[in-house]
Amino acid sequence: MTFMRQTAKTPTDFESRVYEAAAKIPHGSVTTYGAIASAIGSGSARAVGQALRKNPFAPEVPCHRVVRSDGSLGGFFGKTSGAILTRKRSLLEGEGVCFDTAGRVEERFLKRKP
DNA sequence: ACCGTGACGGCGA
DNA sequence: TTCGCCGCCACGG
Repeated sequence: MTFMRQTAKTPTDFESRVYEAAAKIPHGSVTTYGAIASAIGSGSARAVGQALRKNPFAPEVPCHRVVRSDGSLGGFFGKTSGAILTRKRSLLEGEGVCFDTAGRVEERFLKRKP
């Protein structure tokens, strides 16, 4: 992958798969940590989150299109709350993604089971 | 090699 | 429906 340039440290095998899976998410749609986990054959959505947590390839890897299973935002740039999340939401809205009154992405934009 | 940490998720209360 | 507890598993100290 072109975005796999050398920066800080060499991604592990697992991390590379996470980034590649995330890179496939089409503009205007959203997926979940769990969906990526099963897509790359891991039973842990949490482990996926950990890989994205220090995503060295932003914005080539659109990690803002990865949210929680319940539709809530999850984290962004290492934070799980705060203004940075507003940023994440803005990016998604800019791609046409809509949110409900509870601040969760509407079901129709989620690609859970590929 | 062991242990704590975490951008998660399912389930019971 | 929301909240808390616990299982998950890769990473770094």
